[in-house]
Amino acid sequence: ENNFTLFFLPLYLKNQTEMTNKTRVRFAPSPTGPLHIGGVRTALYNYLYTKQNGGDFILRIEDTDSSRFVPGAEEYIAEAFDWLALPFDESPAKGGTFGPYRQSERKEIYKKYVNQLLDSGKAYIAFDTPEELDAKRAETANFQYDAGTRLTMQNSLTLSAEETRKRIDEGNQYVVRIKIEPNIDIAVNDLIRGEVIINSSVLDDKVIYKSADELPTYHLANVVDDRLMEITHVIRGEEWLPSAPLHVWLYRSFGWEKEMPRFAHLPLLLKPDGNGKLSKRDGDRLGFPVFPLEWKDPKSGEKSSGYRESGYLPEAVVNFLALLGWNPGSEQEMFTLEELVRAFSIERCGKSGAKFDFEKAKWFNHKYIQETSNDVLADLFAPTLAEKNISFDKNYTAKVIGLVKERVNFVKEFWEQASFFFAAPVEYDEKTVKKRWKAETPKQMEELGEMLKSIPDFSPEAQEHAVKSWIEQKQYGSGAILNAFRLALVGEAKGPHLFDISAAIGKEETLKRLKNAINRIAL
RNA sequence: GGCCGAUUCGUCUAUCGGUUAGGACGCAAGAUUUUCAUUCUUGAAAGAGGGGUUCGAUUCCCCUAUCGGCUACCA
Repeated sequence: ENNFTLFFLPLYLKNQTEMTNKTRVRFAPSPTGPLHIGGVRTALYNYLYTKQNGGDFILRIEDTDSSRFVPGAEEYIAEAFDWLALPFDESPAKGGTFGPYRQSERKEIYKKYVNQLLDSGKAYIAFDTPEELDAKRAETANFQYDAGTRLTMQNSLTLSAEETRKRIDEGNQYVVRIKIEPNIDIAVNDLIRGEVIINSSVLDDKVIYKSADELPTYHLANVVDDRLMEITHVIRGEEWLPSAPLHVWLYRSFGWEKEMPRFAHLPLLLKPDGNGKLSKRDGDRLGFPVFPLEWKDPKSGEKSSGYRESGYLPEAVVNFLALLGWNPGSEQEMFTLEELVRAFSIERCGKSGAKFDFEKAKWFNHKYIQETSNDVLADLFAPTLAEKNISFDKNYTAKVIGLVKERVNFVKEFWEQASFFFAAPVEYDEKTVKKRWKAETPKQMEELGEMLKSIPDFSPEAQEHAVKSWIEQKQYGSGAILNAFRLALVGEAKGPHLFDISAAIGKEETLKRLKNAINRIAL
């Protein structure tokens, strides 16, 4: 194996060089529940950016808060991206050369880097308990653990080395805090917002490691992993902007400032009504999903709806999300994933939050349904049919879908638009009956049935021709006949072209429905 | 409270100092349609407020207002 390696060494080195220049981005969710649609957008922008540059798209699970872990959340995330067709190049499931990709499995790595900071005096050990800190915050307004207060607290800066050692050996819990030097302007060069400068004095000595679970906090893990995984661009939500200077400080403390990734902080997705960022509750409150997939809370059993289950096509979700905070600068609105990859640019991302417009999302789905083949739609509709214990062959379902697809926004709406293709009406809409079913109608329908029975060709065209000339010959009103016929077949005043319906359900069923209507509609 | 960010039709947005401020969703009207939809056409609809800079500001600067984010041993 060694020989093998040696033999390929030149190739290996070449790859390494390419590796350093390669764009690498990560999506780093915390497995604390279902993936929010705003998170999906962040991931999408990461994907578009890196793929445009021929780079890698990495999934890293940030599970450094053991207390907030929710079972099934990681699987949910993987399934969601599977559905959206945004594949990761490296992930916990897929692996990769920079693994492990779950932070809880990287404990030893972080310990090494925490010690590095401790040894170089860039961080220190603190023993103050959460209770003590709460008390401190209660008694002092705007209390901050920083250069101004750290010397009044219980930490390795105020305690002797022996005392510090002793406390640790006695099993006292402690944390490691980053030591922020005061009054230094820290610049974050953001690809979207330009240079944002924050004075280090407003930063506090953030906890970067907790002895209780031997895990780092987000900030440390994030910086260490981004460096170790050779991440070149950090594209994340705006909620991270305030802590970006801290991250810059951490890179600096490690001596990694040259290799520091470029930052881009995306504007947030806002509630459609009122203000505030879109949250889990909004979906159920306003009647639309905020999650890509349906989610059932393992603890409460509470269900939250998902785009997939609501009949959205993943392409429509991707297209809609891409345009929420980014625009191509042209008037094009419909984009395939490939087109998005080509057209995307961080420079054209907006700076302000975007309200989620459910109506527009519906419109996108409508457009995508029109562009999706009847066969594919029939497959998507099959579960709904199965649920209702209805079975027809796929060709028939596809044909029906072709007749009604332009009227629906969602796959699930196929049932309300086309149920009469699969089952005869069991009741007749009262208003329509009143309007369209007159005293003479039963007799006319009887005659219509007789006439239709006799025609050899039951195609829509042949029927239409036969019925129209029959109406003319009988001197009937065509509106009266056709509307009553529709009522008999459909049960109400809706649906596609009348003869398309009769032709689809067939002569036998058509005649049966006419008889039913005659017998069952009371004047 | 402190820090940071944002601010063009109801919503998503275009405009990179000079435009009748454009498009899309939604809404309204009309046309098409034997039904209900679809589709098509047309219409209403915007630069938060106040100061500057400039021959000229939606665009650049400042202030105010409003909204948002952050301010944990959560991410």
